[in-house]
Amino acid sequence: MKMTQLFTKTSKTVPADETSKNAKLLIQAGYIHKEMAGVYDYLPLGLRVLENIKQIVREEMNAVGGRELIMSNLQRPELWMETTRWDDKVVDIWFKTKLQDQTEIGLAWSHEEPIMDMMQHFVQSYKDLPAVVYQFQTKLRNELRAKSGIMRGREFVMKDMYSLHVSAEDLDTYYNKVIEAYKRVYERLGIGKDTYVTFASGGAFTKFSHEFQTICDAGEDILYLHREKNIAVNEEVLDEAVKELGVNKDEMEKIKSAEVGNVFNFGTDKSNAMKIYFTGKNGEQLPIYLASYGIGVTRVMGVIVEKFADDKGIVWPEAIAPFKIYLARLGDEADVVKAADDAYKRLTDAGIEVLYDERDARPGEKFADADLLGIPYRLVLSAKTLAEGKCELKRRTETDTVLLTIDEVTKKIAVGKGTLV
RNA sequence: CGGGGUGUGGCGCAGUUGGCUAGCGCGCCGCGUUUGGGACGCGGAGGCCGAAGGUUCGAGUCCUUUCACCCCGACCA
Repeated sequence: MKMTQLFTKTSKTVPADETSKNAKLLIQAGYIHKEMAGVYDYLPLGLRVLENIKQIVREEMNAVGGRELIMSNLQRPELWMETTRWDDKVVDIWFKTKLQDQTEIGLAWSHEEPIMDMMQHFVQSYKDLPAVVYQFQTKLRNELRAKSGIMRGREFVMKDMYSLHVSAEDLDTYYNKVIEAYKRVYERLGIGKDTYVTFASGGAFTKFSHEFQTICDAGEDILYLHREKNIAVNEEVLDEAVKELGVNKDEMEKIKSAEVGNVFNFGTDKSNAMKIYFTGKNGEQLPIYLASYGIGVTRVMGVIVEKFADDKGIVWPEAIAPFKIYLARLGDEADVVKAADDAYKRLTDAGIEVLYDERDARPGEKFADADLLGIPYRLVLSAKTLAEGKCELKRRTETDTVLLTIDEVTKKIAVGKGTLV
């Protein structure tokens, strides 16, 4: 994409009404725009990052047999009444509204009940199980207080997956498969090393649920980590978990973290509460075992900004960066323009995503923007580099530059990871 | 929802004890000079000061109400 075709622009000043690093940088760089407290628009650059994250999640969910769909945002109260969760005293984050005929409806903060209800139209027999569905959906939650930029909004994108099973054993086996899939997701997103499967409060059916917690100063959770045994426990269940797991609390490290995912075993609770059953081999009516699996897509984006940004701006992991290369053209001499246009075309034709800065701006401004935007590679084409028939490549995270031909750049970037020099 | 703070062009800010056509920087428009780490000169456009009410000869400055935003707390993916 050409810079002049992008309507957003960067700002020299930091928004005054944000304190979180992620919101400051994402707004300053033009990735997002704030509508109101806890509600943000995702602009073209932000959308590209979001879609990259979603694609990684999508691939891994598909790999464990998930079927993608999309549920509605408007929901019927009756479904939630069956599990008592329509009650504002039980769930205090509902956005509720009315149809013109005064029928009350809810705006989706979760899809557990609607998913169960929808699935019963297709799952009547043990032959229909297991069944696994997932979606990327905008959840609306009437939080008392929004904070931490896009890490805790009133409107956010979440991947939620649900698996339905004939038995506890079948559910457990699949549940563990999803945990492994989640590990791959965070690994691919670039936060694998700092993300831990964590014991957390579990509800009625199991003692614990599992959260995926990423070490992050801006996070809201406290993690107790036993590095040797690779055990992580959410502070909220610390005493219980320590007893259960037989670890010594004193050997655990206390760390701030952000919850980037959660897997939860409902057992037969939902099925029984909603009176949704399947027919077993002997014709008997049996309850369905349900588990749910969430990943906060927009939150992950915020966490990644928080973790990797430096004093110059955002630093995107390559896997989710909106573009691979920031191509800066310095100067407007005819031969430089031609060479830069040509470089843009050849890189793009090679399948490399390039943000081409062909603005009539000074070098310093372009370099500053390249840093702020956090594109993994910066490629400079100027009279100086052109004199040698080359261009200058630099990683966002390094200061070393290297002169290469476009062919060499194409090879290097296409192959990926290798070192520059 | 409790406590604290802030609302002045697109962004960041200044506006003394109430006083004249409401300023500054960035950004924006025009012309010219510039071009390897956010250039410079000249000339422009753009705000009725969050909103409503009140006090006053006079309100961005004072009073009342209200809305929004931020932070801390409680709650939460």
